[in-house]
Amino acid sequence: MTSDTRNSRDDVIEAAGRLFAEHGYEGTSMRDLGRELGLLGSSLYSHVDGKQDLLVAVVERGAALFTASAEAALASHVSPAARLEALIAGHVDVVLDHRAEVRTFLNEARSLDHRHRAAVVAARDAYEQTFRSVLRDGVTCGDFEATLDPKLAATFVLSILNAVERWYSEEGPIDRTQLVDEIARFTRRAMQSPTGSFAG
Amino acid sequence: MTSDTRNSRDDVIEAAGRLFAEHGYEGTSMRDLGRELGLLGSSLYSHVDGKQDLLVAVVERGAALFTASAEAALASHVSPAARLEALIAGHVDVVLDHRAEVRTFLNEARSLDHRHRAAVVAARDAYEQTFRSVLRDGVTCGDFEATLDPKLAATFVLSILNAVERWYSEEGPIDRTQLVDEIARFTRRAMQSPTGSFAG
DNA sequence: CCTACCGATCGGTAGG
DNA sequence: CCTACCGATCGGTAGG
Repeated sequence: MTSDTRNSRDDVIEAAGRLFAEHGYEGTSMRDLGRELGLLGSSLYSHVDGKQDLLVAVVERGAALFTASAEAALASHVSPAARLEALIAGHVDVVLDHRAEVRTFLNEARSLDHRHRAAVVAARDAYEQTFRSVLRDGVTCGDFEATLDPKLAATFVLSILNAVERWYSEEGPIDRTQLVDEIARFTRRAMQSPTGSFAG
Repeated sequence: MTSDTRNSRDDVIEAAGRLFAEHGYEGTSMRDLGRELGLLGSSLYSHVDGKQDLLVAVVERGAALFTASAEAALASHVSPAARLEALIAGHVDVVLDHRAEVRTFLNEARSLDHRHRAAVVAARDAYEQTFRSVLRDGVTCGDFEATLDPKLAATFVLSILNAVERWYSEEGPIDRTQLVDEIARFTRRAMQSPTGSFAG
């Protein structure tokens, strides 16, 4: 059995993610976090250097999850259309399996110091570049329509994906597979070339 | 000439919107807001009842802007496809002309007390219902494909629209008209029926 | 709109 | 991980 009286640094980071996601970084005090873990606020400083340190740790987890998801999607698929669907499915999985870290990553980066905020922006840019590349390749090979702007289209797809965290409920009317299919279908229709629509 | 030594309640609310949008409600102190207006934090209480009162005022402005935009869009257009484009153009205008209120409306509602948060949720729901109705009418009249789920499609369109605030810059490569056209085009392609694509 | 102030809470430290 | 505490800042008030 695992101990229920001692907290690891990981426990602290995970709880911090939950509170940051729900109340925001500024809306969460070290005493709030201590209470969540059954200890005093001052006791947290044996696990972490400070509050900012916690935000950095949570946000880095979020960034790593998206990066790993994108790499896996590219590794398992070759055609741009298939890669895009894998990117979509991977993104939805990351969002729904790690909601707290994702919410913090997406919404609380402004509370980071300049250096770490720059790192988050860089991670987000790299992830977006993956989407753009896939869309660009799709235009080249004919999966997507020739006039598609890969940059703008990537922004639109990511807008839909990042918003999932805001409205989707696993108890809701559609399950995760349906959600992925609906997003994939919507974006595919928006981007695919007329010929491609008969090839699927 | 307008006075530059006295602030109205409107000035206070507007400045609050800017700071809430940039640093969040919890990340903004009454002293921060006073400094922004050239007075002390304690002096704000002659204009407003308290900090929460300010958030309510800012968020209500955001809600009213979207409501008015939707009404105008429906009043000036009859066909579902035209109404959707008007809704998109109106939404983009609201976001870009009132960025602070919109950001606060979209991102800071969690800091409202239960009653006012419920009012925000209701306003958002009503606004979303407008989109759903238009999409439903579009399916009925043949503007949009028959298998379209108006509920999900409305969520996707609004995801793209609400994200604009996060990435678009008026100094960027595309101007506002192009932005509206690109969003309208992307969503139209995703939703329109094959016959409708030749009727446009 | 300022002066002067309140109690509460903040992030964090020293020492065990 | 707790006790005991620090200076700073918080939202807000009384009185002018």
